[in-house]
Amino acid sequence: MSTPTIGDVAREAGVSTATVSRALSGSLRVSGATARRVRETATRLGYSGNPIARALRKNATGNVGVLVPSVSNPFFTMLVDEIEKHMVTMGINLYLCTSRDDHDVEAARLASLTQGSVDGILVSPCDAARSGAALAAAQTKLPVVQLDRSADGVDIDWVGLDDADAMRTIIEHLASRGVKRAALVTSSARNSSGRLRTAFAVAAGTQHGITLDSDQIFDGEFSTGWGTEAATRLVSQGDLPDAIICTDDQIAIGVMQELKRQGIRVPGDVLVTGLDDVPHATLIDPPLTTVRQPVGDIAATAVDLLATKLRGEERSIRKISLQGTLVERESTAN
Amino acid sequence: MSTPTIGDVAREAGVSTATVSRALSGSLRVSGATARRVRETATRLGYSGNPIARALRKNATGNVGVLVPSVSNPFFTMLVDEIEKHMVTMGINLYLCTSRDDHDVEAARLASLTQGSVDGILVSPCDAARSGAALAAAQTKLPVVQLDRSADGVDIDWVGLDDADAMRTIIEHLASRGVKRAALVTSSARNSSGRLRTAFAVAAGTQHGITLDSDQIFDGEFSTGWGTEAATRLVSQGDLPDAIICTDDQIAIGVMQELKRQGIRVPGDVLVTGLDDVPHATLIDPPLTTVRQPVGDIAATAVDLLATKLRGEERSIRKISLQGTLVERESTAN
DNA sequence: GAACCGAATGTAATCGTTTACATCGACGAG
DNA sequence: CTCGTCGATGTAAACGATTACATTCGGTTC
Repeated sequence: MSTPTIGDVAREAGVSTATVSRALSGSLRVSGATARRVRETATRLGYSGNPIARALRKNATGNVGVLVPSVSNPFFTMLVDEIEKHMVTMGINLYLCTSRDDHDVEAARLASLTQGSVDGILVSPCDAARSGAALAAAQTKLPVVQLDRSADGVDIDWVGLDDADAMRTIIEHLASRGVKRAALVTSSARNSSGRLRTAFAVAAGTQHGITLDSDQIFDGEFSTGWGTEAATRLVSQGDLPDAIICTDDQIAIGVMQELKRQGIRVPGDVLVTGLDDVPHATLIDPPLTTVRQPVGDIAATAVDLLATKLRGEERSIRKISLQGTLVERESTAN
Repeated sequence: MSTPTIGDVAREAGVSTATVSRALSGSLRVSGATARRVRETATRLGYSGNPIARALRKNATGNVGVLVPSVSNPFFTMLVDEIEKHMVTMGINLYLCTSRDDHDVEAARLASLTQGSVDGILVSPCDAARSGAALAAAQTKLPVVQLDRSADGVDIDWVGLDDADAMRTIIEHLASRGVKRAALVTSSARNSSGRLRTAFAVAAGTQHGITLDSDQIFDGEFSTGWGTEAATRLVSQGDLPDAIICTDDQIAIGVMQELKRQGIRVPGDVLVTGLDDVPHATLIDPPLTTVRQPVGDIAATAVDLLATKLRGEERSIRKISLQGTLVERESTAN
């Protein structure tokens, strides 16, 4: 009953379990005739092998874990979608987990994954400072690749957006629109990409003659909620800047909602930019100018990196940054 | 090296593996002293047990699979989030898969899950007509619970929105706004909930004196793309109805985008309603009146149903529909 | 004090695979 | 004719846990 075992197939085909295993894995020398017979009985009985037993014996599950801060953030949704596409073509199953942006949950998930559920892990660490320890521990047991965000002080492969280039692109675009003074709404407390984007925005700003005063930098989190709050504060300071640069689309969307509520026109009174190019960037009014993340490439590269590690090839640690593309929309129209 | 096995702990504590197993599982009679000693050495060695081996022996993995059509649709994202919360508290791991709204992919995923990766499955079948076969097959091997959508012709537990009530609520709301003629934009070709919502909308309409002519029913898919297309067709027919009822927020968002593009004002020229209450329902302009799905309850109930099945309790098949709540926003303001 | 009981622990079978090693012929070389 | 080789297959030992069954031993009971 239930699922047939390799023993059932062996008995039915009149051979030993070893022969069945060899015939089905296709690898080793089995005579053509028996191989055919075994395959035939296997399909006839509906035998497909017990992945658990196989995993125990081979010490490899054929699964990889993907651990992201959240699936409510559309950026991660897109990323996971792309990753899955690649995994499927490689016959790998994807074990998706979320850390809810909490490094304790993240550590627990990593621990559980490394205890044998998966062969390798793709992770976007939620906290640059505090994710490191758990990642390092995981790394000692399994191949790990970081994507999008990264943790400080650990030597682990990483793939993500070229934040410096992205911010420079945005700044140049704004400069070409005649922007002289800008505000920055960001999240750099815990998040590696946020921190980098903030730094690079300021740097590129000074280079292109755009002032980004320190009282015009609003530091919170990557959420629409923080966007509206920051916009409220910014407006209450009076003296609106020429542009508001947001280091993520979610923030930008929140900012634009609040500006609209207060009757401040975009792009008439102030320009707004985001980063990511999530689907709702075109839903809001006006559509948001942003830098599109090379999500497909990030996913492909990360999967590739992990795959080579899974094959056991030792290589030096790689940090790969991929270039985004500016998508000009109405929120920065002249 | 690597992960310590139960044998290592046994040797270190000077007992047999059986005693270690018993001491750690806490269940059977082991003297207090040895139990303490075993637990102590286990934590000292960092022993945590090999889930694969345990799964093989106990014939249970402690994982459940969740299979949804897509994670790009925010409704499913919310649902998965809620499910995960409940699973975590029960010490169950969640194996998330997507069918990409393709019943072949769905069947493949189901097959792979039932081959031993999980103990039970929560699934939202992508195709009412064609998902049934694969579900029935899965059902013979594992407990299965459907949520949100359901497949025709199979006897499998289901939990989801009370579609009849939801549509009635919307119709009543519109009637109270003086609506006499309405259009319906929906997706009933393959999707169970779409089909039900369409039928109930028409039924409730006639009951409350709202005309829903058959040339005012636009049948496509649950996406913003279909929303914009339907709106285009609807407008080109001339003679705008009083309200456009959409059977899902994604459609409604598409409809509203197209209306805005054509300079048709909501709610001034026509009212629009959605269904789900996804996060962007408040992002668009004007915010969308919709029926909020009881996502938390759906998740809790589905998990509970599956849990009792996992415990091996036989019960009659249940179809549980939960009531949504009307959320009035500007898209239907007077 | 023999017989018995039950609590604590050990021994070994088991879950379903894969795979190292053993076996068995057939065949070619000497 | 014998031996070595090699290809096809079988036997059995892993993998790391759980658990049925066996064992031991101190304490009752008559």
